[in-house]
Amino acid sequence: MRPREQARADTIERIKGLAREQLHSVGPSELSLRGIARDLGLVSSAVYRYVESRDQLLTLLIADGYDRLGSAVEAAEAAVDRTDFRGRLLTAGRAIRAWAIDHPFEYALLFGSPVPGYAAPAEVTVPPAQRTPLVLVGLLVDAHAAGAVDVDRARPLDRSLRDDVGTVGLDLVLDVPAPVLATGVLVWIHLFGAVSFELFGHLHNVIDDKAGWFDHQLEVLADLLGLPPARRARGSRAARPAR
Amino acid sequence: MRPREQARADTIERIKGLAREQLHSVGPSELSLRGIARDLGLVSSAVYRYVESRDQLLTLLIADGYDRLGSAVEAAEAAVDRTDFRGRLLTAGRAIRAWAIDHPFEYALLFGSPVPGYAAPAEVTVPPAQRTPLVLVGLLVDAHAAGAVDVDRARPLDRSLRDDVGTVGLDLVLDVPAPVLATGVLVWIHLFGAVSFELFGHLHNVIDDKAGWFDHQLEVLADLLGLPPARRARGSRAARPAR
DNA sequence: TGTACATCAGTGAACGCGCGTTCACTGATGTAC
DNA sequence: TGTACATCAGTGAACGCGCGTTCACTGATGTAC
Repeated sequence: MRPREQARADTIERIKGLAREQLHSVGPSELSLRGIARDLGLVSSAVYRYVESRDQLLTLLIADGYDRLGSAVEAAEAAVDRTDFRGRLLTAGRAIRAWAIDHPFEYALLFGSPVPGYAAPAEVTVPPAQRTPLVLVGLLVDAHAAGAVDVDRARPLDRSLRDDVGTVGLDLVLDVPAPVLATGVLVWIHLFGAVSFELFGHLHNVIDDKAGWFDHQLEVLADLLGLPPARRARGSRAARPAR
Repeated sequence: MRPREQARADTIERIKGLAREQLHSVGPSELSLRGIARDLGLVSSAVYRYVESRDQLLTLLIADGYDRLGSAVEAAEAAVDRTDFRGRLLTAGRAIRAWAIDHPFEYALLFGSPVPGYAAPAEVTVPPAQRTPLVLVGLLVDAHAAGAVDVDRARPLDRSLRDDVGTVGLDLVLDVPAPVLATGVLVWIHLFGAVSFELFGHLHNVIDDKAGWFDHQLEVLADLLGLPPARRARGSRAARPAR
């Protein structure tokens, strides 16, 4: 990278960082380019050298956020024994929650209320957004291939849902039965729901041991798939045994 | 109600209505009192006769929203045969989803991202916020009393969670076993998560038959509690049998 | 039943602040011969 | 190796717009005797 290119990339990173900081105190639709320019020590119009508009900056932040979440989850899950499917699910789930707690405002940007009047361009946000669910899909495929999924336990699907879920499976060239894939989608939705519920404050005065509660839910979800009890991998943190 | 009182109450209702309309195009932190005054045909300072500040208006909207959701769910659930526990759960769940779809911006205000720098005063928002979960609790209590809950199916809880959930039970003077109550909380979280997931656009290009998918999830949750198959109540819409 | 007074709704001006975006420009940094 | 030129970063002024909140005020509506 040539020096000018490098400097340019650095400045864009600084802009994104300052924007992320702004999200601590204002909502996504109130991001202030003038504020960023001020923090950067530049005149307001200068930011337009780096960013087309406020909306484009939002798009950048969203794509970035999905990527950061995705790589955190991928890294955590990759460190688990490949045949310990329950452990892989628990670890992935905990990684999502940990990232959300570390980056609550970025999490809210990705999974909270949509910004009125703004729609992220799908081409640029969809691929990074798929990284995290793909970790779950990978786990499911491996577990099913190893016979570690209780196929009979999954509730059968109506026709229209079979088709919907089947399409997802086709796109990804999977040979996981549709009902199992559907349970996987349900698991993914629950992970998202549980993290949002906690982060958005709805667990206040209901449950204090939030980490324990999250783990409990993960175990229930793993049971739902019929994944066998986690094995204790050498050198890794002990996962609590199922039941 | 004396005429002046009445006129005052009417104006407050109009203000709340206009504020709710604003939420279609701007986020909650961008509600404009000046805009409301304009729509009302008043000078900007006049709104302060009715509302202390923008934050207080937000609080009003939130409390109102929980109340409106709560009474929709209560009304729907109350119309179901009291001994049809699965039917009661399905109906309550569908009522939540239906309300959310009819009032997406209000729903986002209640269950979406928190507004940075704003915290709703608990005294005024908590009671209305509890109405919907209390419908679920009531259902659970009745089902357990009737022996319609599969207690052994509920995953046992760790000590700290037993205590957490036990406290909730104590406050409400329930005699439902903690693990069952915990499954109830999980159900409530999943309902919230599933509605948000759909409403916030994360189901796009994954599942088309959104109503069918939501019902499927409700059935899985009912299975998790071990609720017996729904019975066909005379005159009410047929619920699909479980498995 | 009529009058005096209190209450309240709404006015209009002002304070002090913010924003996104465009435009013609200066001056430094890099590139090609 | 040195010079001419192109590229790019950053400037400063301007356009046109928005906001929440306070304050002293007018005038209508209600209340008490």
